[in-house]
Amino acid sequence: MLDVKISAARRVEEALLESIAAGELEPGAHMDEVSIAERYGVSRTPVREALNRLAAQGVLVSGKKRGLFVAEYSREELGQMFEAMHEIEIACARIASQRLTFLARTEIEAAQSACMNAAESGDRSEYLRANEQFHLAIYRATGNPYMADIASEFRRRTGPFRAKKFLDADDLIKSAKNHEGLIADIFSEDSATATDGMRNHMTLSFLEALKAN
Amino acid sequence: MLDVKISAARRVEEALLESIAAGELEPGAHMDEVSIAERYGVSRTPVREALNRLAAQGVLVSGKKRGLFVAEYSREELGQMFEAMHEIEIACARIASQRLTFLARTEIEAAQSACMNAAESGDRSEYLRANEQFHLAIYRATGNPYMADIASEFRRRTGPFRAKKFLDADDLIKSAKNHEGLIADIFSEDSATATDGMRNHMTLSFLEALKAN
DNA sequence: TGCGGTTTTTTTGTATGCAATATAAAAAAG
DNA sequence: CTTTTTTATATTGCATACAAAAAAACCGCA
Repeated sequence: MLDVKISAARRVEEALLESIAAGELEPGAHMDEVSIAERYGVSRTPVREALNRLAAQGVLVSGKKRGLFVAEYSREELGQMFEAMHEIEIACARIASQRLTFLARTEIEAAQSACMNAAESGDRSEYLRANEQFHLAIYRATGNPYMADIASEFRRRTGPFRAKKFLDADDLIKSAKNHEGLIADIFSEDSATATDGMRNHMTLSFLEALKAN
Repeated sequence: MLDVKISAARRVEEALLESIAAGELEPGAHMDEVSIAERYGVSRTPVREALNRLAAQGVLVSGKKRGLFVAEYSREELGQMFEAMHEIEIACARIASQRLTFLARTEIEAAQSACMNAAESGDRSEYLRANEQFHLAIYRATGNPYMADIASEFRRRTGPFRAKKFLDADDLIKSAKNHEGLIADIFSEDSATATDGMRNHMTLSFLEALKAN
């Protein structure tokens, strides 16, 4: 019942995304249709579909030469990407603070305690997942799936760069602690407070990401 | 020099997008690969590519039945989509006001005078184009292509619903006049003023779209 | 060696055919 | 007459083949 039939195209898409996020496929790498097809044991058709989808997500880009390449970002582009994420997250925080439901509140709190647990046990990859869920909970709290979608998309795209900043257990604890203030600001249900809270959080987060890249 | 070699897949994509925006393809319509292929005189392969790309843009969605369908929005979803666009445009206006370059200023002014011309001559489709350019100029003025991209994307998605509000020449003139205030607010180079200006503009725009849908 | 033009190779874009499967239609059971 | 089961049809997903275009390799010549 749980082995959902998944198309080859999707499988390839997921696998490539994973490879890119893990750094196996370096930025600027050329995505050759035939070699990918051979590697995953499928024909070029589903590979092309996967590549197109990844291109639409901005994970792949078309450079000067023909074909698609793993997107690579200059320091400036990275800054712009973070700025955009910044703006959207701030808007999400503000909207969420105005519409907070019991469900949303509970989800955010649950996600935060998962973060704390992961941080205290020093489980880096678990913390990354929990932190993701924490932010997703805030996005959902806006009650606006469109806002949530673009916020998630930027989070995915900046993921590889943000991940680098969590080096040891202390970083995790510090990050988790940081959430507390943000939660308080959003739960205050005051627009300005929520906005400032998220602005703080994101600026801090960006600063650390900058150091690591 | 202007007849850029364009792939069949892109041609089909553009054509379909146009058809949807023009309302020829109604929301909820099933996109049949073979009939589309026949209509445009190509094989199914480029059609599939076009459909995938449109699906990635949110123009097409996959419902319960198999295949892709023209996205249809409930009143609530429409509101959420406009809210998201609203937030992003406001952020763009604020950033633009802080970073205004001579080039950006000039582009915005040029776009606006094109709007006025189209409005005065009562050319509806030309006004739609010019208005598009006006907003794109503001997006570009942020200096942040990522912000500009998501703003453009929402503008595309809401396009069909906004277009309905321009019924006669008076609507065009009113809309164009409205730009003037917005421009002044952005050119003030004051964040709060620019934010409020865009908020006003978007709220008004949404109100009229609501009436027309 | 460096350069312009030509040829070869590689890679992408498109067409087509086949197999799998969801949906619709028809037939059988209740 | 309704519901279930079976059959048929339509449509998608994938593989393969071919055509076209671009990039790379090649070659003569200065």
